Amino acid sequence: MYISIMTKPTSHTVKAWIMLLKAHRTALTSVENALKKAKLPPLIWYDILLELERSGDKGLRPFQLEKELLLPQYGISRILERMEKAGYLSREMCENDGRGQRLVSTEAGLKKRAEMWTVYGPAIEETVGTKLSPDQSKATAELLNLLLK
Amino acid sequence: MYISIMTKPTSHTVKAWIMLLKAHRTALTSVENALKKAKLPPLIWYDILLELERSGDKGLRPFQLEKELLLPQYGISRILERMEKAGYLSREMCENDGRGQRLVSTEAGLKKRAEMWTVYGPAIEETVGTKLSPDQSKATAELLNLLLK
DNA sequence: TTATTTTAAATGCATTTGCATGTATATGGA
DNA sequence: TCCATATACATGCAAATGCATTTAAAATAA
Repeated sequence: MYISIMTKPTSHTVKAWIMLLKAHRTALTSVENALKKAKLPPLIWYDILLELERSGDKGLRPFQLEKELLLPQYGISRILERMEKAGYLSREMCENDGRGQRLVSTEAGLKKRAEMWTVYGPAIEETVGTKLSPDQSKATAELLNLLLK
Repeated sequence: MYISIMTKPTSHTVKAWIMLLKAHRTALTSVENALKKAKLPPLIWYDILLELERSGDKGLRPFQLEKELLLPQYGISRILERMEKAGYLSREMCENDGRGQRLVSTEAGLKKRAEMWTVYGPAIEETVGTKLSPDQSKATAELLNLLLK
């Protein structure tokens, strides 16, 4: 085990951190509210449906979703349970791994994702697109991407 | 009632949005984990203790915290309940408003906030400070601030 | 003044989350 | 081969959250 040397953050660092929290809370609340108002499922269902849609017939494993969406294992497990109950995905047998399952979007899942986008897309435009110019959006995405490294 | 015209977001807008979600989830998890590992209270307690500390003896009203921290009313109410039980704040009578209360940090609250900072500060440095230069942090803070307007 | 509406805060109940653990299969040695 | 360990996923239970509503005290209107 090694001891990492962690120093105090500078004021710019702290400001960036605080703005990350505030901007996220503000924007997320706004977008989630738009979905609720439209009686649509929560945001995370969209992300999952999109991932499944992209992976096509071969499906996706829960642990892959977990890594892609950065959610805890039990969180994914519970969400999938609800989504299956809602009829938006099916769990297929996994040939080369008896522990696992292949998640595939159903027809209803494809439809619901598309429907969600008609609200979600404009909500993103409303909360981000009208606040940042294209250049600013690009710069923001690039800067935030550095935080993932 | 008016109908707002909401168009589809551009790809840069969507990327900025997605990175906001990912960067936030990654950074927050990292910081919250640091606090948990140190057996310290959750982040939001820090924010509240800091606000109370800044407001001094005259205290702060719950609804002020609500606005400042962008949390729902019942969320604040429940958190305050736990923090009072933990001995970190006291509720004082509010002279000119019988419905309200003035929240004041206790000695234990002041101490705990300081203790949390010894973990929280370095965690911010670790998750943000080592990833962004001062200029980049400044730019990030300014861009994210635009999302609050 | 009294009645009405708005604001501050709490709370009952259902849903969701977090944590720890359980179950089952797979993998990598001895 | 057999055993130990690691990985994939589920789940029981406690805690936290979301939603709707309630209570009480302003503020405003009549």
